[in-house]
Amino acid sequence: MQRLHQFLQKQVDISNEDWLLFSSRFEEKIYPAKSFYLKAGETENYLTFVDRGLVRFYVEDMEGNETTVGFSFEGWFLNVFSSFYTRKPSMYYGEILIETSLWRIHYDDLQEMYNRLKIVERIGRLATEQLVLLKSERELSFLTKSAEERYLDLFNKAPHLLQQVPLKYLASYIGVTPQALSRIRKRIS
Amino acid sequence: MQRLHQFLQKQVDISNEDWLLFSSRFEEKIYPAKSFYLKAGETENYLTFVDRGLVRFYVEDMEGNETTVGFSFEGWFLNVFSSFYTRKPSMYYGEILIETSLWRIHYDDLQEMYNRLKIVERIGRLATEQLVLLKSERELSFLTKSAEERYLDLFNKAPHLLQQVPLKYLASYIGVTPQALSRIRKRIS
DNA sequence: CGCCGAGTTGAACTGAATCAAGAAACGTGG
DNA sequence: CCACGTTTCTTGATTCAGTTCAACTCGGCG
Repeated sequence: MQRLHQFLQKQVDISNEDWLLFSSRFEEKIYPAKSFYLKAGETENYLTFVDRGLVRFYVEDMEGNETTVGFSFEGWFLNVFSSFYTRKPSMYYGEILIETSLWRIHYDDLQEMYNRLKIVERIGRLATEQLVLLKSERELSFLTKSAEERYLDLFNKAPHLLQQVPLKYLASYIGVTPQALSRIRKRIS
Repeated sequence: MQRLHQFLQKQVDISNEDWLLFSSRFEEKIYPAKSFYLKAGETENYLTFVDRGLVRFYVEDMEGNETTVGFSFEGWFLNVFSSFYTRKPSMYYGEILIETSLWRIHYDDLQEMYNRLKIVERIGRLATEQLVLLKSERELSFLTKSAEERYLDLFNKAPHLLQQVPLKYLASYIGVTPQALSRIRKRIS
């Protein structure tokens, strides 16, 4: 919870009063490894801050092939936003890879906070802007970079993932098959 | 200007008073075809609403190859957000393809509006959320779809682009060479 | 009329997908 | 703590989508 406070304080100045109200609407939730944060077809009802742990998001096609779309980051909000914003069922699965401790606020509570506290609205805008930057970077990487470059970028930006996440998930996040990534790794080393 | 009002009104209810203040900070700007909205190295200082026209955004690599990253849409804000949010020079070029009429607000004015009008902060948040949805969709299309499918998607979502935009720009937006797209088109028809 | 950029088509090449099999690592129950 | 079965990773052979290089056509414009 303190980590969330720090995260927000880095972007905006929240008064004690506002923080007390806002933080009172969050609840802690701990998921064991291999459980599901969310499954496709369910609607995302929470905005969630990752205190500790790791979540993988993926979609499944008709043949049952999984494509990893993203991972959670400690000290950040996590991203089933399409369902959260639209209030429609999620296409994404959120799978807990290691025991994960989250703080979450319900959609309805968040809307109420948006209405009551100007600062929360601002936090929402700023956090969403950050997200656009991340997505734009990823868009550009698909258009201008090779699979090998995307792997090396990941290696630099999130080296811990390479330890904790099976190669096949990294592969589909990068946009190639596990076999192809295995060969890329061989080539590099 | 009325179009902007309608666009915003669709998402939130703005009082007349707020609209008068907010809209007073916008100015109209008309660019002729083949001019530049923005060049790489310049910093984006405006949030811009497209009333009429078409803008292409692209990056250039060291060898001078262009990659088209996106297009503007009439009745929407346009997207050199990475520079606008971070206040750093843009990597993107914004090239005017046909005569384009824009309404724009300066960064400083927008920040002032964010501070003075709660409703503007909300508009900012909601518009940014929409942007995340668009980017997420595109991310997914790169991970799970073929070049041919991305072309067909574009065909369905923005058929006017196929008329107005040279094939080579569409090709790089989709992520292939002009030759490859030419063959895809042949295959389809 | 001639030029130039855009689009098409062809041929050779390449990175990655697919199919398949074997090796290594992992987890679970005894 | 070991043994077994399952999952993950690697490696090889083949196929395929898309790239690259190159030549040619077409349409617009000076």
